[in-house]
Amino acid sequence: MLKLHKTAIGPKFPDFSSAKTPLKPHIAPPPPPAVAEVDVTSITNHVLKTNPEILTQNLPTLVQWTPELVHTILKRLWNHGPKALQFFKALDSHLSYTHSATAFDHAIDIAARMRDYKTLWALVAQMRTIKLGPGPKTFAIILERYVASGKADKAVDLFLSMHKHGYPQDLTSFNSFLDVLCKAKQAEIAYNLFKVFRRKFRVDMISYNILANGYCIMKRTPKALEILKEMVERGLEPNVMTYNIILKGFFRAGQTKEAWEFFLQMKRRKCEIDVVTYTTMVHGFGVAGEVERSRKLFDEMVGAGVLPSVATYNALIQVLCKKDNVENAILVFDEMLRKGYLPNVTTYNVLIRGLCHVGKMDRAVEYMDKMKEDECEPNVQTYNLVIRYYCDDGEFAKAFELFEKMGSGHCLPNLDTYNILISAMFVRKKSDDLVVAGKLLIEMIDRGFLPRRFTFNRILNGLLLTGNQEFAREILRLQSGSGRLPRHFRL
DNA sequence: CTAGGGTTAG
Repeated sequence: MLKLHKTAIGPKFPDFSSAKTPLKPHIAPPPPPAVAEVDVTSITNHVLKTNPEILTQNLPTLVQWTPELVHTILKRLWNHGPKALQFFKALDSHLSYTHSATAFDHAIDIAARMRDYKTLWALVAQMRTIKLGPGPKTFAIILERYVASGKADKAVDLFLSMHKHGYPQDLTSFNSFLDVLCKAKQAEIAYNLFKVFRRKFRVDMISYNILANGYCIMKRTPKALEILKEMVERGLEPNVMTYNIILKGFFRAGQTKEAWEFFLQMKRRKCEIDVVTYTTMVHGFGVAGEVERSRKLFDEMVGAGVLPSVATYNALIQVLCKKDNVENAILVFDEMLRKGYLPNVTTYNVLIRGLCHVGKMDRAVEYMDKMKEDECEPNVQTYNLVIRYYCDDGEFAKAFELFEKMGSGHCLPNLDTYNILISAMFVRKKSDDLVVAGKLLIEMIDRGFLPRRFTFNRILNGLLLTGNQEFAREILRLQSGSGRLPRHFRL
């Protein structure tokens, strides 16, 4: 496999071992998936269609449970939170198998995502009882979920009280928390925290990079540069990542001119320029509409001794899809295969989106089938985007065909899937469609997704206007009578 | 689960 890659790329650039470029074993295909693969799907389906009480009885003896298997199943049930937790609880009574700390973390993550904080803390307590944790990972998950659901202040409180749970805060956990805040566009909160604790945790370059990135995410490159200035003044040297963060920041803020200047300066100052730098450039200029410049940079990097990665190809393919021509994108896709790269889900999604966008739905679906014979399966994003385009085209039957496929397979629909389909049910202004929308609404709640009030009202109004008073009342009961909402939606 | 590059709509 290594050899194949070398000959494909040429011996001039032997340093690809560090690149995160998976090689495509064109000649020797990978071994087929293990038998366990089959089991996972059938177990998942069993869990999905069995009542909780019965599940508790028959699940423990169904197969030989291992932490890995449980982990896989929980991942599959990620978009069906209540079922995932039922599954988790059903194994509690098992005689020989006990959940691993990872499984607990996973379950806690699922409960947190459903904002079922009661279950969340019950799981934490259970973890503590059997002395499995909670560990730093557990806290990281809870902090992230709190921040993600707009409770940054609660997260800060929790972080500051972590030591009471026996987990000393260190630089690592501090940085990771700063990152969580920054990624949730709470750079200001992160920076305030940083200012208070910079001495206590002896903040490092990584802390500064995280903050700079946080401001870049908010398109505040001047503030990011300020942060870095402060870093240098305190005697910490920036590295490639620092520069890449700023470069990306310029593009994000639409400052392509500045990005170009910055890139030139990196070259002039002989800073290290790596594959991420180039990928950022190819993508940045491409989406800004400068396709030629984007291509030039792509060609330039090879001459500069920097190998493109799959991400670099993905960037170029996306650029060609969006600003040039899908057929040119396919040429690049083929080229990447010839060179021995293994396309990933993103590669396919970008290409499939490009095809859908120009109305070539059939070819899009062809690629969707093709990815299965490759090493990647279509994911929720793949399904969602094709479903979305089918709906845009008014091909509701085809959209629902894919939706059904998801429900039965190993890729359960998520919140976006439901929203896409529900929205689509309003375009024809047909009574039947609104009933379907109502059923989707009920299903999504059942699966642990909380629809927006807007969605509720929209469906209610639709049903009332089309003479579905009976069904509307049912939905209304679901919304107002919190007693009828699943447990995890109650206060 | 300690930082940076590809997917989400015009």
